[in-house]
Amino acid sequence: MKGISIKDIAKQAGVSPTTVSFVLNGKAKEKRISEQVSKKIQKIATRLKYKPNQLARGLRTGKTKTIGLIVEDIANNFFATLAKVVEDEADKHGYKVLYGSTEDNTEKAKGLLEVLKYRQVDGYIITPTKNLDKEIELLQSAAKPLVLVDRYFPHVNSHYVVLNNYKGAYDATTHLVKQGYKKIAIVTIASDQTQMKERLDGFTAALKDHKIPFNKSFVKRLPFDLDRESFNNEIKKFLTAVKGVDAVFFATNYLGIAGIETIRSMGWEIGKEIGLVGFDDHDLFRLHSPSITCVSQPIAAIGKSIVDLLMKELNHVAGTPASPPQQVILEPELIIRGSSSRK
Amino acid sequence: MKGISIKDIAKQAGVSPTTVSFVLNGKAKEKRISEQVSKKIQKIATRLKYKPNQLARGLRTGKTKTIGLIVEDIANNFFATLAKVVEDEADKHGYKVLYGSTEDNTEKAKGLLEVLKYRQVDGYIITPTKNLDKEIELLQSAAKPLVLVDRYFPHVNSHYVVLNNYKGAYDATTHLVKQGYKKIAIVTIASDQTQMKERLDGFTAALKDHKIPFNKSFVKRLPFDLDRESFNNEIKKFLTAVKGVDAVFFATNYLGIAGIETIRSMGWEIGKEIGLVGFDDHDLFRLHSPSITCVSQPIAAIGKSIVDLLMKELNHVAGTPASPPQQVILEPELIIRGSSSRK
DNA sequence: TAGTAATACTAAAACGTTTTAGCAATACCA
DNA sequence: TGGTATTGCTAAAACGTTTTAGTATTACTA
Repeated sequence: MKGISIKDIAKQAGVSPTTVSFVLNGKAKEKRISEQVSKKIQKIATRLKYKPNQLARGLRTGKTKTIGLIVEDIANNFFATLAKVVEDEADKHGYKVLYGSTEDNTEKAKGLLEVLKYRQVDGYIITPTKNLDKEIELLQSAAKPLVLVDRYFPHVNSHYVVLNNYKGAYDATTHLVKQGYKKIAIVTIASDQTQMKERLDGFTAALKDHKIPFNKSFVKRLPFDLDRESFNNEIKKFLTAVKGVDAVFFATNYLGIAGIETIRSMGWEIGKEIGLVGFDDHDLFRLHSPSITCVSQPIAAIGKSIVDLLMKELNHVAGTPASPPQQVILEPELIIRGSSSRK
Repeated sequence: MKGISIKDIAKQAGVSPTTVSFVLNGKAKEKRISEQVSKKIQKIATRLKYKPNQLARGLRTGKTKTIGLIVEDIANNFFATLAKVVEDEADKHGYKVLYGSTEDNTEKAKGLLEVLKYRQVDGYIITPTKNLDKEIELLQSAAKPLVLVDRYFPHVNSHYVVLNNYKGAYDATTHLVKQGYKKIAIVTIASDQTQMKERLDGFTAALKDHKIPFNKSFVKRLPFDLDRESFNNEIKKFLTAVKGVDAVFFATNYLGIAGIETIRSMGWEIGKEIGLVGFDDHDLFRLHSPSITCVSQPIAAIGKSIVDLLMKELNHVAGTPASPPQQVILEPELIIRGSSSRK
C-alpha cells in the first residue's frame, strides 16, 4: 500500500506536480497560482489525506525535522524526564526525536553521533562523554545546530544548558555544616567532566568557607560503570574506612540511592548517625524514611531552554550573522528534608 | 559541508556509481565485480569514511532502519527502562528508535502513528490507547510490522508481548489473603484496556477463590490523567470511605507511589494497619520503610521479546508465507516485602 | 570460425519531493 | 500596433541511493 504522492494530486487536479508543491507549501501567492487552482488542490489534498514523504523532502531540502537526543542513560529518571520534556517541546515545532544512550562511553557516543549524522538529523542535544570535544567541534564547523546538556567543554564555545552544579553542591554542603555535621564526606563519580568537577569543587569550597578542615580521605570517586552491588560494596568500604564521618553528600541520583541502601545495611541511622544529601529529586527521596534532602534540578526549564536554543539555531537563515553560542546556567533548588537533620 | 557520496567514490575509482553500490552492498560476487575493482572501491570507501545517506537509501528501498516506539509516558520508570532495552536490542540489528508518548490519549496516539507513518518507520512498537484498534488494523492491512506491548486488543489478531496481568494481580491478592488481611481494596485506573481489566479480574478472582466476600465499594477506579495531588486526594477519600479496609492493592506503579504518600499522610502504618502491594518494581518500593511488596515485570525479557518479534517481521521476505501473529505472555514475579506483613 | 556463454561492468530509471528557469498567454502602455 | 509587464503555470533538474536491463569484451564449444 503506497502512500499517495504529489503526483496523484497533480493528476486529479489536472496540473503539474510543481503547482501542487507550491500550493501545499504555502507559496501559492508568491508563485502566482490562481485562487481557483489553489483551492482545488487544497481540497484534493485533504480529501486524499496527503502527507508529504519526509524522506523525499529531506533528501531534497536536507532537513529531516528530526533531532538527535544523546543522553547518558535513557532509563535514568533524570534523563527520562528530560526526554519527555524534549519530546513535548520539540513536538511544538514539528520535530521528532531519535534517542540514544552513551552509558558514559566515548566510543558509544561517537557511534551515536555517526549514526545520527548519516541519518541527517537537523540538530543535536548531547550529554557529552569525556573526550567528545573533537567531535563536537567537528559538528560545529559543519554548522550543525547543537546544544550540550548537563555538562560542557570549557574550551569549546558551544551552546549549553547546565545546572549550576557548583552552587548545588555548595549549598548542600553548607546546609550540612549548618546542621551541625562536622566530618562530611562526598561520594562522587571519577570523572573530570564539568558537572562532576563542579560538584566536587562546590563541596570543597563550602568546607573551606566554613572552616571545616578538608581531608582527601573524605572524598570517594567511583567509576561510572559499576553495577548496583559494586556501588554498594564500594560505598560500604569507604564509609567504614573514614573514621568519624558524620555526613555524606552523594553527587548523583544513583549514588544517592545506592548510598541509602548501603547505609541502612550498615545499620546506621540516616540523619542521626549520618547526615545525607542526594542529587536530583526522586520519588524515593521524597518518600523515604527519613526523607532525603537533595539538590533538585529544574528539569522542565532545562528541557525547554535546550529546545528553545536549538530551534533558534534551526531557524537561523544561512548567510545572516550567527548569534553567538549561549550558555544557560540554571539554578538548583536545595530541598531540605529529614536526612540532614539530627532530630 | 556535504557528506561524500557514492559518486565521489565512483569518480576516484574510475568506475560507475552502480559498481560502487554493488560492492558496498556486498553484491560484488553476485554481480561479478572483479576482486581488483572490489578491493579498490572498498579501500577508497573506508579512506573517505563513506556512510550511505539513509534518506536516499530509504527513499529508494522504502526501508529506513528506524522503528517507532509509542509508549504511554517515556518519563515513567517502566517505559523508560523498556525504552533502554528496546534501544539496545534494536541497535544490535542496526535500527534506531523514534519515540513518542501518548499520555493514554487516543488523539495523541493517532497523531504519533500518522507522523511515524509518513516518516516511513519500518516497524512499530505500540502501547495502544483505547480505541486505537482501527488504526492498528489499518497498519496491519498495510503489512506494517508491529508489536503491541503492555496491552492488546482481544479482537485483533496481532503480535503482542504482555505481562500475565491476571496472575500478577491474583498472586498479589492471594498473598494478602494468606497474610491474614480480610478487607482488601484495589485502587486502579478507570480503563477497559486489557492490562487493567486483567488486573481487576485477577483481584476479584483471588478474593472469590479464597472466599472473601467481594464488595464493589472496595474497588476504586481513577481517571488516568490526574496530577499527583489529585491522585492523593482521591485515594484518601476512598480509603477513609471504605470502612474496615485492612489492605490495598495499587494496580500501577504511580498509583502505588501516590498510595504510599497518601497512606502515610493519613497516619496509617503500612503493613500493620494496612497491607499494601504495588505494581512494577521501583527503587522506592525496595527502599521504603517498610519495603513495599510488588508485582514485578520482567522488563528486559519483555523488551527482548518485542524486538525479536519485530525483527522477525522485518526480515520476512514478501511473498513467502507469513508466520501467524504471536502472543507472548510473560510471567510476573511477586516480590514479597514488608508492606504486606503485620509483623 | 561461427555461435554461445560467461565475465565485468554501466546507463538510466526510479523513489517523492523542491526549486530554478522559463514559456505562453493576456494586459497594459504610448 | 508594437513592445513591455504581468499572470499563471510547467519542464526538468536535483537530492543520493538501488536496481533493472542492458552492452561490450573475452572465453569456450563444436
